Amino acid sequence: MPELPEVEVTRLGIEPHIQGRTISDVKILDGRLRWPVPKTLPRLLLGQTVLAISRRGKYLLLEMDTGFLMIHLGMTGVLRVLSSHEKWKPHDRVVFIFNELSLRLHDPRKFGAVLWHSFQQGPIESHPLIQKLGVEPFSPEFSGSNAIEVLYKNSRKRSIAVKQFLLAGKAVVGVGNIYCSECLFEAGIHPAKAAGKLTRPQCERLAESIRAVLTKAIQAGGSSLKDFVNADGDLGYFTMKAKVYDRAGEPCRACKTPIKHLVQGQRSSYFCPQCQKR
DNA sequence: AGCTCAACCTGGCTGC
DNA sequence: TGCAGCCAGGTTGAGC
Repeated sequence: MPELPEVEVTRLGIEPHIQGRTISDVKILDGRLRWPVPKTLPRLLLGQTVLAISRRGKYLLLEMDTGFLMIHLGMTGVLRVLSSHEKWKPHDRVVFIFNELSLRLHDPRKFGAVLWHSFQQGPIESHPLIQKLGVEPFSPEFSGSNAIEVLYKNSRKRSIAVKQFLLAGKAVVGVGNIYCSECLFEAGIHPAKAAGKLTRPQCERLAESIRAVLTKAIQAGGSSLKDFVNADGDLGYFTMKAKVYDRAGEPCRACKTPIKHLVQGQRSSYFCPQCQKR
């Protein structure tokens, strides 16, 4: 389920139930995720308290007594808070138990990750996976003229398509495949346009679109937060009506021109050939 | 350094 | 109905 909005909604959903609670056990049901889940995790985490839950890019960061528990949901990961009496289900991979409550990572495709970064290893920002991330879309570094410069400067001399440039997350994080198409549509920019050819005004429109689309998605997901505990279905995804994503052949909601599909970097892109210019 | 692409893994859908 | 083939929200790392 996870692009940045879904990860943020997950953070908001688990925080009130998990923050301040102490781990009584950890079950690694299948540790073969993106990277092996550290076998030492159960022993390491026993008795540790969740001090805070933050997010960097699509990583959830659970600050514990002696370090950070890093959780990435990959393509199909879902984190839920459930009663510890609930039986594991197929594709449940790791369960963090807080006495009567459990935090369960369900991830059919196993592209997710559960990693440990101790304080001794340095600040979390120095972690190799975190260090290379672009700026946060809702941070001061990505507001106003800062955002324009982030997009403009990072894209100079880049021949890569703007779609792939954004998806790479080296300039700004959190724009996944679905919202990337949506953002480019909102900004009126063709996904195949070379990143290096973006003008400053286009960078400005793009920055605005990114903030707006992600904000709207978080709000849409947030509306289902009350159901977070013991929720059965997917939370807050696709409650937002896509303008272009997965709408190939259907009329553009703005101009009625049929939406086009395109594969870029092994990923699907959707755009309106009339509204979006190179 | 930047670009492309295979790979990781499983399930669901389409079409023969 | 069965099965092969293709597709899927992410990201790394190899090779050029």
